[in-house]
Amino acid sequence: MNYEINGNTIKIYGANGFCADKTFDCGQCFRFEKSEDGAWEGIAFSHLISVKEDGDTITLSLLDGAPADERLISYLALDRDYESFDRDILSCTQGDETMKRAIETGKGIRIMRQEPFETLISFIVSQNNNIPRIKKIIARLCAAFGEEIHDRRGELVGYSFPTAKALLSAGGERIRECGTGFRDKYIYDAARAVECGEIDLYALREKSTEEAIAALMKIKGVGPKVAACVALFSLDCPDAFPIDVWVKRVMGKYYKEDFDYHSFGDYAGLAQQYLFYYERFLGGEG
DNA sequence: TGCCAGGAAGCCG
DNA sequence: CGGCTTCATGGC
Repeated sequence: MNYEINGNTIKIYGANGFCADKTFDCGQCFRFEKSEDGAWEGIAFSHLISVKEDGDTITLSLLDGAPADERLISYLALDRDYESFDRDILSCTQGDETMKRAIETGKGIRIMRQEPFETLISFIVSQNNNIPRIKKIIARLCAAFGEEIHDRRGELVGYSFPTAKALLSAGGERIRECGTGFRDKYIYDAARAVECGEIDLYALREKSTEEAIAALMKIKGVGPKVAACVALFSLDCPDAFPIDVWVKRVMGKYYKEDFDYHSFGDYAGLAQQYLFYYERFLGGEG
């Protein structure tokens, strides 16, 4: 992989099979949509970002005109060697035909390195909810409490994800008006814990997976599944293994009752994502 | 209509 | 600890 930066654009050559469709559509992020010209557009780091795939070349552009930097490469995990991760999973699961098929099907998925606070709030919203509605609620939270983002012509193109401070000063009542239902108090408590320094999300990137998950679960409304999602999708914990209804389904279908996900190895979270994609989008028939 | 959605808290035995 | 109920909301 190498790259070149030119103003608000960064081109990455030799991205080793990165697949934008799978990466943005596999349920790990809720703010990217495919535009008419085939590029994926979404907001991260308070910038409107476009991700265009052209063979083995990936073009990342900041459509709001901000200068591009390496942070975007890290955001999409384009600097990681996924072939070696896949080999590691396969060596841990020798002869596992289901995992082989899941990897083959999900090839090109990258576990993103999203912003921890956005990931935390997003997966609190996700509990007992479905993906289309999760996206709607998050979009409303951003429009209500985020900052406006404009393209180079000055047109409003979206909103940044709200800060903890913004959610805190909004209050539970106005959070609820975004359609969060009973999760309003959880979102508020998470914002409070972050804003008052009770939890330092970025510091958790330096901790072990177990420590990070334990710290996250101190927040009201954050259980094992949400904590594992935050750890996996934003805190550099590739062994975090979120267990949701889809994974339960695929595990119940292909694995024994007493199966321990730790046997998937150091990249169990990537294995989980392959299984999720395999079951959810292809019903395990791919 | 009832059921489910990338769950977790509260309560009960 | 393990199991059950409840929690808003919308789409089907």
